[in-house]
Formats: sequence, C-alpha cells, structure tokens
Amino acid sequence: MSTQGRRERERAEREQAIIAAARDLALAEGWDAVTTRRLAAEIEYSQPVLYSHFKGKDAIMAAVAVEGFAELANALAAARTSAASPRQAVADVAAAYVAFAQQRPAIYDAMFTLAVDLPFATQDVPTDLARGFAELAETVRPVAGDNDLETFTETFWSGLHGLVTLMRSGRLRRPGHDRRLAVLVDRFSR
Amino acid sequence: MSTQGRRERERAEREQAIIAAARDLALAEGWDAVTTRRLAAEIEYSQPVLYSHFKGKDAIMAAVAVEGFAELANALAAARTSAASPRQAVADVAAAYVAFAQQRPAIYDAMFTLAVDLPFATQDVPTDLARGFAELAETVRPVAGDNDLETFTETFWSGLHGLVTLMRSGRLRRPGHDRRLAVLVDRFSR
DNA sequence: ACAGGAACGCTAGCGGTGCTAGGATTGCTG
DNA sequence: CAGCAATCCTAGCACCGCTAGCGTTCCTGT
Repeated sequence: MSTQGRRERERAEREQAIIAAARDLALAEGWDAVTTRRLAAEIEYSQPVLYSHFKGKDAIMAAVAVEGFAELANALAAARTSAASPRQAVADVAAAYVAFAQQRPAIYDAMFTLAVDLPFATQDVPTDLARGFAELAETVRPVAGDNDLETFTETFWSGLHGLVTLMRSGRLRRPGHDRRLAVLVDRFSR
Repeated sequence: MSTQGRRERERAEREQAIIAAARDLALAEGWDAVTTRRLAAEIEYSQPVLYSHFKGKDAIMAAVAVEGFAELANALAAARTSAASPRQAVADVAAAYVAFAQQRPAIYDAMFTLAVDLPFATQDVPTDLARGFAELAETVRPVAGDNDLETFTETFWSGLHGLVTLMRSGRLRRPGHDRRLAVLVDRFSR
C-alpha cells in the first residue's frame, strides 16, 4: 500500500531533479549545453528515463519555463505591492521585469522565445502566466486612462519584452538601458 | 586573365545562390529545415562547398539577415516618405515594420532573434541596419519632444519588436493586434 | 514462502545534425 | 605538353534527440 506511495514520491522527486538539472545547466551554460545525455548524467540515470517523465526535450524546457512563470509573477507582485505610489509602481514593476530577464536569461528564453509548444491554453501554465500578466495589468491600471486595460497591458508588456530581448542579443548597447526603460515607463504613465 | 574574372564571377553567383536557397527554404519551411545537406542539394554541390564560402551555417544565416536589413530599411523608407503627415508617418512606419516581420518571419528571426554572432560592429551590416534605424529615428523625430532622439527611437523600436515577437510566438492573441499597435503608436506620438 | 507477472531502467542503436580531413579530378600556366 | 594549383567530392567524425528490446528487480496473489 505505502510502497506505491513511496515509489510515486520518488518518481516525483526524480522529475523535480530533472527540471532542476535542466534549469541549472541552462543558467550556467545556456540551453545549447542542455543535452539529454548530460541531463541523464546529471541525475545519474540513463537517457531513456527522461522520456518516461517527459515527452521530449521540449517538454523539459517547458517545465523549466513553468517554474519561471511562477517566479516572475512573484517578483512582479513584490515590486508592485511595495511601491510608494501608483506611478512609482509602474517604474518598479518594469525594473523588476527587466531584472528578472537579465538575471535568468536562459529561463526567460524558455518562457518567451523558445519552446513554442507550451501548453498555453491548458494545464497550469496559464495560472502563473496569467498571474504575472494580472500583476502587470493591476500596475498599469491607474495610468491606463480610458484605454482597454488588457490591450494597454499587452502593449506595455511588449515594450518590456522588446527592450529585454534586443538588449541581450546585442542590438542595443548596454549603456542607456536605464534611460530607455525610463522612456518606456514615461510613455505609459501619462 | 579574364578566366580569373569569370571564375570569381561564378563564385559570387554561387554564393548568392546559397543565400537565396537558404532564404527560400527558411521562408517556406522554417530555419529547422535549413540543413547544410539540403542546402548543398539545392545548389547542386556537395556540402563542403558551403564552407568555402561561409564559415558555417551561422554565417549563412547572417548573410540572409543582411539582405533582410536592406529590405526592411527600404520598406520603412517607403512608408515614411509617402505618409501624409508626420503623425501619420509614425503609424505607417510602425505598420510597415510589423508587416515586414509577419510576411518574412524566418528572415526577421535571423535578423533579430537568432544568429547572435552577426558582425554588428564591423563590415556592411551596420550600413543597412543603421539605415533602418535612421528611418525610424527620422519618423519619430517630430514627436520625440525633448527626449534624446536615439534613446527614444530605440525604445519605440523595442515596442515594435516586442509586439512582433510575442504575437508570433503565441503569447498574444492575434485579434487585438491592430489595437495594440495603435496603443503603441499613440503612446509615442504625444 | 514462493511462483508469476508487471514495472522499471539499462544497453545499444537509428537517423539526423554541423563540420572536416584526404584524395581525385579538373583546368590553368610556364 | 608537363607540372602545378585550385577545386570539389567521398567518407567519416562526434554529437544530437529519441526508441526498441532485453534483463533485472520488485511487488503481488496463492
């Protein structure tokens, strides 16, 4: 009876180990370094074990992304609720978003640039992703004026995403990043 | 004497054929379908020939991206110069930018999301890329107010880039795209 | 306690990738 | 026309994601 429970628990732990290994390896050396062989070696099992937990490498990346959505939502919530004023909240949340992307570039990639086949319309991904989006929406609500809030939020989000991706890929020079962020916040706070 | 000229010309033509094949294949089936073997078959040469023209697959993608920069700059210039008013120019150029990205997604990827090792600080890439950027800058100049023009332009560009990438990766729903673009243009035109 | 069976994880391998070493063939040159 | 240099191809390397098939181990019912 309890043996089954133990096995399930061990299975869950191993699955978590796979996700953690993928995450750590991606953060340390980038997603190119995350191969199924290295992942298998990291968790001290053979390759095929990975496929008893996940459909494929993409699914593993998606699992890492899911964790990322939760982290990002938390970071945004913290920034928003600790802000002194609604306008300051916009700046703080924007800064938190950018900081998240810069500190965990590999995870940000998994969330927003790679792994297109994420279960976007099902499962628990929308939960944390929607939470993050809701944080953004609540943040800009006071400054949205008579714009449709969802559209306004999406556009603001796009601005942040564009800044993050263009800068990290070298299309924007690192200096001036704060000023660009300030311009974006300014345009969306009036 | 002229034989050498002919050979050089043939070589240049073959190089162009490689770029064209890569471009067409990427547009038709995505970059994953662009393998060195298929590319070699397409130009009816063996694989190693590719490496006598380009350092590797990345360099081929970079060459496609370079062509893309020129196309994009032309499209933006056309939109800007044919606009009725400065404010309309912002909307038209933004629409042209988004249209370019949507009609040639693979090329846009090569330009802005993949191929990080583009010769960004050397060679002729900056020429066309800078031309495109300059078009954007000229477009938003009348509405930039007392903002630093370069910073302002980069931020606007980021907004466009974010809209394009988030929508194509499924993070934004297709309907509402025009409204989001309108919001972006509005925020940067006041 | 023990036989039967199911679940499990391994080894080995498939087809594919980007890339390269080496030799054969071609074509120019003195 | 001999010799050389450039050119291009065959074959293969190391690696990738993924899977078939087989031993082993462990749980189960009698």
